[in-house]
Amino acid sequence: MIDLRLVRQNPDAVRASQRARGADESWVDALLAADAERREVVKRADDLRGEQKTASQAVRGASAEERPAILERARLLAGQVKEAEEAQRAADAALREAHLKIANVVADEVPPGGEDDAVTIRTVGAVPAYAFPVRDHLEIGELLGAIDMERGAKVSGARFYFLTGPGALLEFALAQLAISRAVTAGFIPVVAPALVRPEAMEGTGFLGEHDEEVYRVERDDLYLVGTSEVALAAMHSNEVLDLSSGPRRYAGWSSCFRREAGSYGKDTRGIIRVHWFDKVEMFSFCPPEEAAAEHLRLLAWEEEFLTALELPYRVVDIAAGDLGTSAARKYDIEAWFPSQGTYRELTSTSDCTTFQARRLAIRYRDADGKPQPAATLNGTLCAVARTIACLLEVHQRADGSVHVPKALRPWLGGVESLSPGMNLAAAVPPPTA
RNA sequence: GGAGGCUUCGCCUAGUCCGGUCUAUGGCGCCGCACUGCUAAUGCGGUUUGGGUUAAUCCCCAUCCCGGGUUCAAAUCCCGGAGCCUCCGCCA
Repeated sequence: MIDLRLVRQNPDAVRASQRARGADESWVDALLAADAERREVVKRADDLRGEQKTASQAVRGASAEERPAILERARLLAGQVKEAEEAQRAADAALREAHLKIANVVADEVPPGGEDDAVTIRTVGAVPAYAFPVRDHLEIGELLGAIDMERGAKVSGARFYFLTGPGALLEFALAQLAISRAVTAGFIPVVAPALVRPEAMEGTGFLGEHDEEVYRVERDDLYLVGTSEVALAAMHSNEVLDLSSGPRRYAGWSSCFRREAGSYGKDTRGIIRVHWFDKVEMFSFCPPEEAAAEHLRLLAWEEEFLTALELPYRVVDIAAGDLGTSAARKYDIEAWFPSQGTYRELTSTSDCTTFQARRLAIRYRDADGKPQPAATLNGTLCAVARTIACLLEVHQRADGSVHVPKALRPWLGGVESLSPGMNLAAAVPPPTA
């Protein structure tokens, strides 16, 4: 949730943000009204509680004669307090509801517009030319025996898949590469739970307008995460972090689950858009004033990873209307998909400023030693399924084999390419380094 | 799934049986001051987190895992929930 003090002191900034997102700016005034109402009600309840407290203290020392009158007054006050507290509860709930409705305040530099108004910041790597008709990733995956969609559908339904043989080895190789690069950069590797409580889901902002996207396990009141961001953010909920020696950074591995409601007909072929995939996610806690710089660092790590995979890409600055609830700013990296002749999203990094931390009560001590909400940031290091799809396409050859980027070879037994009918035993890391 | 125990202001802890200056005890840690060649030790003082109010201080309210309830009054009694531990059962 956003900072209430900002809403009080500069409501116009919040209204402007709502406008930029294409959201209702009258919600800001509703929030202000709820805030004013709550403060009034709280004051009344506080005063009454104070009076009642004094009255009940008096009961103790009262003589037998005084006692009935004092008790009578205390009883009367107790009734009033009860009413006042009920009013306070209602006002608190109303404020919270109004507060939760408002998405994070958009950063000033964010481009205006919606989904189609992302601004390309830079394009890196040459788009490859092929002297043969290109295949899409599924054709290549099937030739290699790497992807089995039909059986995925048989077992689990549409948008599920099996990774088999070289496909499965690729998944592990990418995971190893991503984690080892992250650890080298100072991230703490984490294997995170994929099922979380409602508080974690709500705290990260995924239960608002996006709850259609989320799988819910009703029987146990748990949710399947769509990204390990959820577990990583909630990991330090209700804690005061020590950030004096710099940002706290995690590289989390988990499976991710998405209902993909409303995406019927989009990307129905292959493993670009699926209900389940595995992902290495970067997550960072830092003081708010460092967040923008940290955001650029996450972006840089993402770019370095794609460069290591020898994938051409472009970086886009997402427009205000296309930002997630928690994000103040977001960069996507889109990599080249030859079969589609276009760039498609491969990673995404968001600066959530203090929005998530406020909901989850994640704080740090500022220079004065006061606990303050921390900033949280997240960024994809490697969304495995989609990365495999991109790799297969970009690095395909006429004979159906696929070039293995140098960075990935140590995790694939040193092989330089994957080819149909290959000896899998040659493509696992050797027992000694 | 069954039985029992536990959860107190950073950490440890007293208090809970039997409700009332608990406005929560003590230790450790931390901060300040004093003393002292330096450090250490010692002494004194301070040290939960929110909300309200304020120019700021003061002050007020809440806070003993969370949510309800009983009562004039709840850390303490009752109900529900969460987490941790032990044992049994089951299980990769």
